[in-house]
Amino acid sequence: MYRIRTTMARKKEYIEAEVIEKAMNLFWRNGYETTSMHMLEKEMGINKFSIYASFGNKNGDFLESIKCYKQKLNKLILPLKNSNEGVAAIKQYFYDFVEFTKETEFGKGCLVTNTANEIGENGDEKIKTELVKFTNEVKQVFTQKLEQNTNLEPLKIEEQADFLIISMFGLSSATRVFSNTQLNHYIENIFKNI
Amino acid sequence: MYRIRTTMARKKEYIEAEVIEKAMNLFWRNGYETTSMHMLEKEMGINKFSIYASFGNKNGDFLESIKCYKQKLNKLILPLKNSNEGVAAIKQYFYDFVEFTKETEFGKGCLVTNTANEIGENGDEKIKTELVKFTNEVKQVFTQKLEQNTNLEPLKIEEQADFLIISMFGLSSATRVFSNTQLNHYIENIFKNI
DNA sequence: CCCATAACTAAACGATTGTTTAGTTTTAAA
DNA sequence: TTTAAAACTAAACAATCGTTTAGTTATGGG
Repeated sequence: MYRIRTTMARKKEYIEAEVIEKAMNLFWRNGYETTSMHMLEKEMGINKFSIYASFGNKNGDFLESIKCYKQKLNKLILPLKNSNEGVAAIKQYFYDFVEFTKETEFGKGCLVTNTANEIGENGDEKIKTELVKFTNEVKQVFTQKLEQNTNLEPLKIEEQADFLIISMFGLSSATRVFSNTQLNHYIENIFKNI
Repeated sequence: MYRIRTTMARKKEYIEAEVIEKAMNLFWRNGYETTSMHMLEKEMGINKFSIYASFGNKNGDFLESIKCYKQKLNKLILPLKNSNEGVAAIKQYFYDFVEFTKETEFGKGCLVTNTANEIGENGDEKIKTELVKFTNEVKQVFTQKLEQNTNLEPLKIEEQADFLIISMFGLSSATRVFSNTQLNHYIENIFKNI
């Protein structure tokens, strides 16, 4: 005969939101495969056991890192959503994003884009779904801004949204390789005639 | 006291150029890290020992694969070099490249770009050097074509070459994720006002 | 026909991967 | 104070990584 225990027993010595942000930064810098559980232990400052207790496994740890990344990126996305300056706001977002990825001379890219580049056909389905969802969300925001420039027909808006989301995808990767000057040339040319 | 032997002893049962092309295709599809020696054995059709005998190690095998990839890509680069149609030839190269990467619905990207996306700060120096060299070579060709449109000032040519090489870099990654229609919209917009 | 040698097969190497498990410590309700 | 449960530490797990090595087979000049 058991009685239900409502005790908390021992307290957690870490805050999940805090350690997952550290994990996120490690994944962002290193990618999924290259980041080992041992590295996560050190970076997150907790034992493997605790990682598994809190997030299930490496994959769960990563999925939670993506959520954290999205929140961080929202600091750039929300101003874009709320702006009514149309394409000019998108251009600003491009520049903000480059700043967002910069650590030293070269950037870390975008965690989502980095993962999309790394993952293959046999990659985890949950992760792949998350990547597609993210891309569609951003494209949706671009579309809204393009619609603010009322002189555009719907078909052209769709085409330009494709152009912009792929340009953004490319920019994310490019921050890891190209210099600030080159990235500026890139962005300026994208928006030169849009 | 030794005498010099000029005998061939046993013959190789494979042609290095042939097996390295198979390795190249595997690296192209899967990336460097995800491709294991075991997979290379099966794909190349030869024993690990033979891979090490011919190419030193996994890294050597990969570097040789990049050489092989460059040769394959030359089928697209050479017509571009020899053309005198300026920007129009570059645009054609973009479309040719998409075709070049297509296997089924989505593309494999560019082996060089895939590697650039995968590799981190601690990546092999020989590989990183090879990637930079390749990028500079392509940019140089773009610059030549831009110079054929004589109405452009040198400074603008440099800026547009940056724009185009990053656009190409982005396109390479994008073939792995976006549909043909979206890629077409992307390319059309790149060259709309250049 | 020898036989030195290169190319083969297959097993084993140590290191590292992600994950689990056994044992100890801390917690707070009873 | 006792005690069940949660959170910790640390060791071990099987699997796989890239690489090496021991032993066998095939080659062709002497």
